Parts: sequence; structure tokens; C-alpha cells
Amino acid sequence: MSKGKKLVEEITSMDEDFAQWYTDVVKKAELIEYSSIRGCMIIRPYGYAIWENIQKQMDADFKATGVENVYMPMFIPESLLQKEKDHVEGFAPEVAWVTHGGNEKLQERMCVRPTSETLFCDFYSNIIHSYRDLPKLYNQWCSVVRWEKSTRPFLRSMEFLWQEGHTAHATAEEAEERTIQMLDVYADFCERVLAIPMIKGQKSEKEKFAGASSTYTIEAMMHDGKALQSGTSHNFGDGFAKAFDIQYTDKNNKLQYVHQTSWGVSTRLVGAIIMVHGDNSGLVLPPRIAPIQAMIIPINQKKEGVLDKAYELKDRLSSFKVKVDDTDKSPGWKFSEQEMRGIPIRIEIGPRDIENNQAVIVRRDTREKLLVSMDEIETKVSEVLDKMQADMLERARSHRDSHTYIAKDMDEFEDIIKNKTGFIKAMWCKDEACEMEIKERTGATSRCMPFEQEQIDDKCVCCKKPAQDMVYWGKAY
RNA sequence: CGAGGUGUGGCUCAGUUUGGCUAGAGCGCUACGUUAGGGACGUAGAGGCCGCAGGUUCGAAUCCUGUCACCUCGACCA
Repeated sequence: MSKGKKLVEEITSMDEDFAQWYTDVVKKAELIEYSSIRGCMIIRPYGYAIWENIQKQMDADFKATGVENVYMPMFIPESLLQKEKDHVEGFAPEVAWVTHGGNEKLQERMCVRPTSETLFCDFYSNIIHSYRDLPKLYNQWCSVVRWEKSTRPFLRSMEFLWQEGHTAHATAEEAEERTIQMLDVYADFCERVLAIPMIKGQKSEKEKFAGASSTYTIEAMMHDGKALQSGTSHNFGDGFAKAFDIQYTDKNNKLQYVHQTSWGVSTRLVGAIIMVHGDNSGLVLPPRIAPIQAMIIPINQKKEGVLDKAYELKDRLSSFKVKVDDTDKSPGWKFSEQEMRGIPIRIEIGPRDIENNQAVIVRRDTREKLLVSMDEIETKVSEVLDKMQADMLERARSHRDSHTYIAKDMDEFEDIIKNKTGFIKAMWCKDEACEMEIKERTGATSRCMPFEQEQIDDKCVCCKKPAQDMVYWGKAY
């Protein structure tokens, strides 16, 4: 009986302390280890495998839209960073500077890239001459550095892994189309693969990216009701092109500026997976992203033939990512371990099963047990994984929807913030003063103006002047 | 970066208020044996310059100063 208790002691309950629960899961599932470098984490094999799966599948999505991968330098000379005014102002406070090469002081200091717009622009200004050179659809997978004040594994670290796509187009229309297209790629990926429903929308002027003419975002709700900006796509218009002089000759032999976009997602997505799907026993991974989809756990494995059966089963399931836990831990230990690491299903196989030509399949998310005949185990595993993937998305969606509220005035708004957790839908006049006031009074920020607008009211929730957009508000990570 | 909190074997902590024997416990780890359908048990063992650097003192895990890391809440961001 003390066994169940022990499990509870391992991970802090998420209802008791969500932040501590998150830290426990991240450590106990062996996703990361803290490093001796301030604000930087060591991504362990299991955590990195999740990122690799994201990379592999998302990279294919990018390439399907014509994107090619490149690699840019990790240093940016100060003069280059300075070229676009808003951009420097946004990033200067959080860049790391390299001032020396060996013992020699550098003529010009260089920062470690916090993002690579300036490098891509410099590059594009050299290689784009004609309308025939357009569009350029480049992406890079790399790490960037931002001198963050406070850090959390996957959610905010000083160095993080991401991808940044940078495109250049002949027209404003094309650039806008690409900006939205990539946002769709992200949202679709997150729903299909990560089982996380996203709200697509536009950021307010205040929240948009430094140097962008417009920023679009995908926002997800975590289990504690807080919002996580999970990916962004920016339309730069021709602002960077003018700052970096990226011009081409069009069909009429006229010089034109290009229109650019950039878009990125990061290892923060791993944090989203943890905080959307995890439970008090640990991580729960959607089957399509799990490095191990099924763990076969032999029962009484010392008994003649049991391990052989387990290995045999593994071979039969070779079309899935399957492992056998043949360590000499007790079965109970292995169950807990499999749950902690969020492995979607486990398959128990013991003497009793072997005798009856069956195995026990247990789903991680619902803990539902299924007695399955060996004759149909491949199809059953496949079915359970598909069902689990679909159910996880639906569960996340209904959690989000049931934690989304409507406010028509500030009393309602403040009441919701005080008594509930989640998103608030409210109308906005688009005046930054109201945005600031709401933040001041409630701590909630504008998450986005969703593409799917609803006419909740015709007056701004804050100032009562005519409303322009419905906005999702919430407390954010 | 502002306010608060915590740093003692791998983990969770006791000991710090009131300085004083060889720094403890549980879990984990290693070996052997017995076990096995929800974190098994026995026996034997290994493992700690008490976050780090200074200082006070005959004597510091304990007092003082500084510093670093982590956690919570703000400000900032993917």
C-alpha cells in the first residue's frame, strides 16, 4: 500500500504547485539536466529525441512548401545589427557580446545571434538582383542566445534550439501569403503531431516583433490555464529591405524593394507538450512525437521463455518504435518508469499471457487496460496509438474551450481573472492605452486577435468606445 | 533586473536559533542471494573538503561579508 504513496512523493502534484510539478517532470523524465552554465540546460537523449522528432517532421512540412535549408554564421558584427532601428532596440538589451579574439581586442565587437534577420538581409542584398531570383525561401535550424533575466527549462533559456525561416518576395501580397502559410503549417503540425490545438491570430502593435510590420502567432493553453506563445510568423513588409538595400529589377526594368517574412518555433514546443498533456504521474507523449511508442514489460522475466516471448513480440511490432524493458527492476517499478517518461502504451507479457496467447495493452493517458490476442496485436497497437493521438487532441481542446470565458466589461474581466484560470475573449478598441490598462489591472496581456472573430459586443471592454476586434487575453508564460 | 525563499552523499531532508566529539537518516547506488501482474526483501558495502570565495574564532555546516545557482511573484521574451 505504501507503493502508491511513493509515486505521489516522486512528483509534486500539479494542483498543488504547477511550477514545481513542471520542474519535477522535466527532471524525472530525464528530458534535461541543469548545467553549470547559468540559464543553459543540458538536453538529455530522451528530451533531444523529442526535439529530433519535431525537427524531422516539421522540416518535411517546410520542404513541401518549397523551403530550403541553409546555415548562417553565429556572430553578428555590431554595425550589421544596428541597421534596422526597431530591430536593434528590441534585441540590444539581451544580446551577448564577443569583444576579444584570443588575446586581441576586436576592432568591432560581435554579438552572438539572438535571431538572424540581419544576417539573412545582408546575404539577400548580395544575391538578389532580378525578379528571376525571387522568391528566396530559406530556413535554418540552429541555436540562438538571449541574455534572459530569469530562465526555465524549455520555456525560456539563455541558449535555445529553434528554426528560423527567412523569405524574400517580389510583392507585398506574396509576403503576406507566405506569412500566413507558415503560420498554418505550424498550427497544423501542432494539432496533427503534438495534439495541441492552437489559436491563430495577429499580435497587437505592442506585442509584435521588433522590426515587423505585422506579427502572427499560434497560442496554446497550458493545463494551468496560462497561455504559451508557441510559434510566430512575421511579415516585414519592405522595412528591412530598405534598411539593408535589398533591391531587384522587375520585369519592367524598375528597381523594387523585396518584401520579407520570418517565422520560427523553438524547443519551447517541448515545454508545451509537457504542460498540455502531462499528469500527476509524469509526462504523457502524443504517439506521433514519442521517441518510444510502446514499452514491452515482461512479468516474471526470470521464468523460462518469458523474455524470449517479449523479444519476439518486439520483432513483430517493428513497424512501431518499441523497446523491451529487460532490466531486473520489479514490474511495478517499470510501470511507473514508463508512465513518468510518458511512453504512450505499455505491453505487459507474463506467463499467464503466454499460456493464453495474449498480452495486456495499457494506454498511458487513460490507463485503460486491454486484453489482446497475440493474433491481432499489430492492428490493436496501431488502433490504440491512433485513438490515443486523437483523444489527446480532443481532451486538450475541450480543456481549452471549457477554460475560455467572455467578458463584456472590466468588472466581469477582473472577476474572471480573480476566480478562474484561462483565456478571456473580449472586445477591444485597438487603443494601446486600454491594452496597458488591462495589463495593469489584471496581469493579463493580449494574446492575439484571432482570425476567427466573434462579435461579442460593439464596445471596447475597457473604455467603452467602439470596438474593432475581439481579442484573446490571458496570463502568459 | 526588483521583492521573497532555498543551497548539507545521486534524491528528499535533519542538524544552523544557542559555534565544540569521527556530520546523520530514509530512498537510490554496488555485489550476492531470494522474489516478480502497480515503485519487492535480506545480507554486506561504497559514497559528503556541508554551493563557492573570503573573514571572525583556540575551534565554523552553524556567526559575518561577498558571490553563484535554483524556486516563487513581478518586469521582458520564442
